[in-house]
Amino acid sequence: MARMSPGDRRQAIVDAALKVALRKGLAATTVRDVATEMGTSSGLIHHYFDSMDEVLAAAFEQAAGNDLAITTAAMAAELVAVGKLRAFFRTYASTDQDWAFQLWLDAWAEASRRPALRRTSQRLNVAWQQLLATTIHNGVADGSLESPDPDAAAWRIISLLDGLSLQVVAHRSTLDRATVFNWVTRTTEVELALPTGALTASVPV
Amino acid sequence: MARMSPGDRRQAIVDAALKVALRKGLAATTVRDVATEMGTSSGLIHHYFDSMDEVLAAAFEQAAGNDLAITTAAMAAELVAVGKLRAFFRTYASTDQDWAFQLWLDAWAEASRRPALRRTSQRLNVAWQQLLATTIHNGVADGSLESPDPDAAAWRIISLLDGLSLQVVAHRSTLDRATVFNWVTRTTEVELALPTGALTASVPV
DNA sequence: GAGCTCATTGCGCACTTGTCCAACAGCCGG
DNA sequence: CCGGCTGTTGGACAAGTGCGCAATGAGCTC
Repeated sequence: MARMSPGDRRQAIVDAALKVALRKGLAATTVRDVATEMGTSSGLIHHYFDSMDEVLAAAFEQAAGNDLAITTAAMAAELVAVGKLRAFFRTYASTDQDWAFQLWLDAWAEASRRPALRRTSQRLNVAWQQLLATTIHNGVADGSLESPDPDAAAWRIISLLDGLSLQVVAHRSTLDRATVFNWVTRTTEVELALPTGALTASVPV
Repeated sequence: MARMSPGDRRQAIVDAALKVALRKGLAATTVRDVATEMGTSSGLIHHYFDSMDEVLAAAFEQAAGNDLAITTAAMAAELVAVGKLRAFFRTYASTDQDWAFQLWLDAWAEASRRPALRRTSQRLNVAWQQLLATTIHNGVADGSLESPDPDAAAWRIISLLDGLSLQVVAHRSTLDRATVFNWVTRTTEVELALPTGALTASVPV
């Protein structure tokens, strides 16, 4: 394979790893898979990463971090708290497809066995929660919504979303995505003392 | 190893598999691990199970089914709906230790790659939800609690519990168990129109 | 006590895993 | 034009994986 600058090559490895991970799952992604995906040798991966654990952590960070950036941008474009929340659910619904959520599922399960992956997963999870927490906090400050504990409210909303998504992804048939988002937006409205339907404009088709 | 009746041996394999799975995680449990745990040969496992997938599914069923039975019994001992709910949270708090929940995490993630495990996991998940759903339904019928859709309410409570537990188990430090149960019981009270504190007697120490 | 069934063995097979490393090749400074 | 740096190769490596199967022998039936 053609020679590449260290930065580019490192990025190419992460891209390839993510591509494979989205197809086979994080846990099932191997060094050789990544090498084959890029059309290079397997030894090259270890020239840039100390262990496979770190490759997977970087790939996961790429995917989850990207989604987080998109959602953050969409929320920043909105002026008021309710608008930001609506943007949150809208982007979450569009970007977080089933196969993307499977990545999170793998990351959570593998976290106990892969230190680098655990650190990354935890960091990104907290980032998602804080995105919601600050929005709620600001909304409370300007009086547009009510919450005795914005931090706790954010954890509850995120966790409900995760728990319900889990049902959709792990067992294909139990619930469906539309139901999940209906329930989560409605629960959020109750949690933050918003009028019924305040967030439902964002429910996906 | 001493000869054993087919039924006993099968059970012994499941027991051993579960023992290993609780120590290493479901996904990391191998045929040889199970054989070594029992002090027998690896070939024996394949004499009783067609594939490792089925061994893991049986082991998971053993653990999750047992917890389910305990909770079901505890709830049956209570007469009114609120009492049953209190029993639900009480047993969930005591039986579902961190290492047990890691089993669920593994099962959900592995479900996409192991058919037998997926079927088992789905079945048990629905069983847990129904346990709660029927209780809520009965509570609505006798007027002790309110819910426009008991089935949906059960899914929300279970999912919130799963989503929050996930944070405790996957990332050791983000939240703690006591917080999780406080939040879930409080959310349940709101969901079912119960007075504040109706369920808090069951919050673990 | 003979015969036979079948639980159990122990190893082999084919394959995969992450990691390592000697050798190679292309580019850059001299 | 040449020497060395370094990105890259490709295979070796040991340790694993699930699974299959011929051989064994304990315990049952007759």
